Parts: sequence; C-alpha cells; structure tokens
Amino acid sequence: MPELPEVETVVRTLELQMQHPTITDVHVRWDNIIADPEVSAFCEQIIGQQFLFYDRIGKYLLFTLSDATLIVHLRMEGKFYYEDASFHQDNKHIHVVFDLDNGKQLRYHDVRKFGKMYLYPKGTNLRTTKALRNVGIDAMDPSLSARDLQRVYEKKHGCIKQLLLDQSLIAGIGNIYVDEICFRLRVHPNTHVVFTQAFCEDLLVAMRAVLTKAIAEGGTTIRSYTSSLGVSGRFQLFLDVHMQEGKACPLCQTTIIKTKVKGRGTYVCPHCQKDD
DNA sequence: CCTATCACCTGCAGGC
DNA sequence: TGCCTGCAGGTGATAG
Repeated sequence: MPELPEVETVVRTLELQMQHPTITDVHVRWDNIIADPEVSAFCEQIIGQQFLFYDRIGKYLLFTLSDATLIVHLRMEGKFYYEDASFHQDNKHIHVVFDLDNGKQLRYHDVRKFGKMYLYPKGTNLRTTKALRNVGIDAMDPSLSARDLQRVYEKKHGCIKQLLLDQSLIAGIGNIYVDEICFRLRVHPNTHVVFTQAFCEDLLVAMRAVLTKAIAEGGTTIRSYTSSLGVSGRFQLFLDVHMQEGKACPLCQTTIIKTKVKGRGTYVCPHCQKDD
C-alpha cells in the first residue's frame, strides 16, 4: 500500500487514535525489521519513550518520541494495528509489538517482512542517518517549486517513470501514483522527457493534484484485504489508468493497456500517452 | 559516477 | 488437487 498518500493517512490516523502513550516494553519477533541500531540497542533505547508527534518524509513514518525518533518504512505490506493488549489476533505476521502504558499495543504487521525500523537519539541530524540519507525533497513539501524540479531532474538520465520513482530526488511517489501523474501529463512513462521550465510547471501541478486528491481520499487500497489502521482508502475509485487494464480511458475511451517500464508493471492509455 | 540485477519474503492467481 | 511460474504498491547491496 504505502506510497506518500497512504503513509500520510497512517500518520493522520495514528495521531488521532493513539495520541501520546509511553512504551513500556517492546517485542521484536523478526530481527531484520530492525535496521538501525541493532535489535538489543533498539529495544533498550525505546522502552520508556513517549509518543509526542507523528510525521513523515516521503514514504517514511517519523515518530517523535520524548528522547528519540522512531522511523518506519512500511515497504510493500507493512501496517500498524492499535489494539487492546487483550485483543487476540492472528499472530503469524505480527513482527514487532510495542506495549503501551494505556493497556494497548501498537502492533507491526508485515506479511513479507520487508519493512524497516530505525531509532535515533534526540538531536540526531536525521538527514544523515541510514534511514533518510538517500531521501530527497518530499513531493508534497509546500516550498517545492517548478524550479526545484528542474534543478533536480534536468541533468538526470532515464525515462520519466524511472526518475519520478527515484526517492533520492523527490520522495513519496511510487508505482501507482507515477502512472497517474504520467497520464495527467499525457506522457508515456517510458518517455525521456526534457525538463524545461514549462514542463516542470506542469509536472508540479500534476504531482500536487494527484497526491492531494489521493490524500483526501485516504490513499489507495488495492491488494490490501482488510482495513488496517489508517489504510482503507478510496482513491482506487479515482484511478485513471493504474490497475485499469481493459477499461476505457476517461478522456478518449481507448482501452487502457498494461505494459512494463524498467521492469515495473505500468498502465497507459496508448492513445493519450504515446511512447517515444 | 551510472545502470542493471539480485536479494529480501510470502501469498496468490493462472496455466498445465 | 497439485505443482510451477510469475507477479505484487519498495529499496539496498552488489556487480559490471
């Protein structure tokens, strides 16, 4: 699930539901989820920490704790559940459990175990950490300008889809939204675009429009079966091309096709979006 | 520096 | 039913 709008939805839901409990204990059942520091230090340092603020950069969740910052990347399938400690649920895919001082637990669920957690002491320059050192400007950063996009992309090589997916340049766009943004631009994802000022202005508008609408709809839920905490979006109802193979293009009624660009499943209208 | 490929994991859909 | 292959919204390490 998790691209920028889904992660934003998780942030908003967590801050509403969970508020500010203190972690009384932590249980790590799959060590590889903990990316930095090593598991023992992670556990030691997080016990006693209180949740203060919820935020994100790109697809990374940032939990500001009293004396540290917990950073979480959900990767493909990660999700949180916030439940009473007594509530029993299918344990098989719960890999990290935070016991809280209000009788609840924050449970990290991840079928593929791809997600990662990081913990850094208060005062750390997060942009230099293993978690965030390769993460660029957030795609919804209000200060992001067309000029910034031009500066970031103009000297880079590759098709537009590949560049928009590069998190070290602009962060937060994944495989769903890149297809939607390309459709808005009437550009085939495989195109090697020239990043003129005019194009970058259009790109900024398209990015903002797609991501803003997706956030407003609570993100996109495609493969996720249940509505986990914060992730039961409705944007799938508004997708123009992604996952719309065989359906009619909303603009010209041509049948949407599925293809591959740089190994990623890619949906386009072959009439509105001409390949190079 | 760059691009391409693999590795990390599990579950599910489709073909035979 | 069962086996096999390929696929899935992501990213980091490694090879060339």
